[in-house]
Amino acid sequence: MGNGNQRYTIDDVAKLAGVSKATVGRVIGNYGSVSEKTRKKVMEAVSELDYVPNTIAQGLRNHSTKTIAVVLGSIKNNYCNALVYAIEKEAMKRDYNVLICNTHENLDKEIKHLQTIRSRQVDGILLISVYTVGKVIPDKYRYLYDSPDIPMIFVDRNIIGIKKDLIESNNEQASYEATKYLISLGHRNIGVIGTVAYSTVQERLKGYRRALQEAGIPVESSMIVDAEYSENRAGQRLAAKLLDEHPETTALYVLNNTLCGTVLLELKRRGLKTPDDVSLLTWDDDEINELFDITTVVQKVDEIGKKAVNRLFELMENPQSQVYTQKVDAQLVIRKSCSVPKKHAERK
Amino acid sequence: MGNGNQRYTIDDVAKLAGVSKATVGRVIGNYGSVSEKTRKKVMEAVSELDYVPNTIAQGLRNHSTKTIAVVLGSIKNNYCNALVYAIEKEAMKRDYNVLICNTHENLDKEIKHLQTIRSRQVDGILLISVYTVGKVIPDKYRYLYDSPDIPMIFVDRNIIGIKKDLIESNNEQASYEATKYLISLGHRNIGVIGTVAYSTVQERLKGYRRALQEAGIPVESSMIVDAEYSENRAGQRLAAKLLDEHPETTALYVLNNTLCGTVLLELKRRGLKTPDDVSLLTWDDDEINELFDITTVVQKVDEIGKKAVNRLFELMENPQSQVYTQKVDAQLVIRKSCSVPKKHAERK
DNA sequence: TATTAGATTGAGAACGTTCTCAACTGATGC
DNA sequence: GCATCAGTTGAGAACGTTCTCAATCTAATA
Repeated sequence: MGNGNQRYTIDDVAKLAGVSKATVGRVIGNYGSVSEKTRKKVMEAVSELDYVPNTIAQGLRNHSTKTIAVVLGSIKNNYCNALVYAIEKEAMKRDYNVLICNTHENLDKEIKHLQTIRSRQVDGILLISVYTVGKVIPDKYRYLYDSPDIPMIFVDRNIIGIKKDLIESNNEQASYEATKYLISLGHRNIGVIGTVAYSTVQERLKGYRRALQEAGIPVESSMIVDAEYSENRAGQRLAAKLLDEHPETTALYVLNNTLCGTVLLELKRRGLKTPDDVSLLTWDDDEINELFDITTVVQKVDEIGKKAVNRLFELMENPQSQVYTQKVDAQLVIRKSCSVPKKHAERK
Repeated sequence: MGNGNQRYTIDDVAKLAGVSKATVGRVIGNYGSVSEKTRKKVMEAVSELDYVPNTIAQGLRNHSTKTIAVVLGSIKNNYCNALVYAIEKEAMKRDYNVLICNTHENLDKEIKHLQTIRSRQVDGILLISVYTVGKVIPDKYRYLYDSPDIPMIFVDRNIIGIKKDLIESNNEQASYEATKYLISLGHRNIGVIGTVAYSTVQERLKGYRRALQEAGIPVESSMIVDAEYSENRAGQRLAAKLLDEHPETTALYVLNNTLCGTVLLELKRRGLKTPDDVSLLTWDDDEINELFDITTVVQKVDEIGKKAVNRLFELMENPQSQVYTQKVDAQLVIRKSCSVPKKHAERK
């Protein structure tokens, strides 16, 4: 009686059932034709031994490991882990497992990971790349990004110059609408805080500019302040900078969720309340946002994850498939951190 | 010139170098003896083709997949993703990759995952089990938990009745100290909110009781309220219950971080401020805790992750190794959410 | 009864690696 | 000149699966 303690092989099953391993293969693989009597014998042997095929051996033979890899900055990031959650859920439906690779937003680590997971023969890769706008991939490693032998899809972040499928939020449009919302409340001096190097943030900035221009408000570049990814409490420093250098600021528009927490800290330090003293609008939902009633552009992370996995499987089936970008609508969730600007209201 | 587009095999390298694959194996595996001349030829062929061994084939041959699996409730949980972060970092140092399995705190999914990762021949398993105190593992699946063929370690949560290594915080002691701290401030009516079914929470409750008893304060069982894992906003409901049924409550002690956010929400709803109206002490650090200046028992997640991986590798090398439990100190980080109770202060 | 189509079955190759074993090479000592 | 030895090398088995191909069996037909 098998209790899982030993790992049995297909040969053990064959011997116990008194057939060849080819026949066992037919029964468990459910192909070819097997007589009812034999099938039953085999099934009994299988459950007797608790036999489960060795996925590694299958992988070698089938050139498929039933594994997808997710390469991302850090699983500690809320957006990322929500994405991985959705991805893993979707992958499991197809009996796939998910390998996690943190790059710590570091180019070398991203490359290292991409190399390892290649040699591991993963069936597909979902990449939230650290390659930011302006950075160039060394020729030596370019194959990691553009070779077609392993299906790969970019999620959330694009790499300019590499033609791959991309799944992302409709950053430009959602940002345009968020900005328009602020403008509609009466804000004309909207300070922007974000990590500009990310392709997503660039898109969000485009939307911001479009909304301002449409409203006839000049875009003041010194009101857009840039954060480095690695900087600790960047949000705090930048909010301070913005509020010091531009006391006319009536609204803060934060383009990365990671920055928002310490922006709040700075507001608290200055005794500024939202929305009375300053309006606040940020990207990506979070428990904090709910608790603080912060108006937020919420990305549909579940949908992005689901779409990414679906597309990856399409690509695995048909690698020649035409490259394209899918945009998922992000939604402005209005809470209570934005209102008519005080100065504006007074002026009236 | 290899550009990674094709996957070359050891035979390709052998052919190019004009030697046998055995010799190539000797060179890249760095064993046996090879003449300098041959070694050079092989090295050249390797880099010419950008040859990287197929990990799957190695896995089949070596009975080692260079993979560990982490089975946990949900990667969206802050404690869990911080743990996975630490685990992955540590695993990478040893050229191991990490498979993520979310159980959604669901028994069936945990079993399903354990089965799959077994057939995948992972080299080791780190399990944050959903098996809570009182639940019994069906005999049929017991082998998934106690069979010695794959090294497995429990992290954070113990399963009573299964003898496995366990890495956890010193829950009882840290909780004892946290409670003592509240008592030292003058609190005698400390309401406790937690998901009692978890082994960790049970330990924390023990520490709480010990501190009360030591101070001669009777333990009022109706001041300990229990949350179900799956309940939405359980923290809010339970805080409300506690404050309604026990208006004498001067401090809330929250044993699970997941509950704390909505506890805050309820305090906000009632217009209660910490620490003036009520003191608040919680487990597990979080950006919220920092922002709200909440006094917190902080677990050393990095250390737990590191210890877990180290121990797992020990076990992989020596499966007979004696089972034992490692406790990692959790630390009380005092911020500003606890003070002398108002009523108490007034009474004086 | 002989023939044949179709159903059923097993032997064995292949996937890409590691590593044992045996064989070969030169050089040294007698 | 021959035996010995260390250093070097290659053939091929093994890991556990899938699946092709050919062989065997069954039953139905002429």
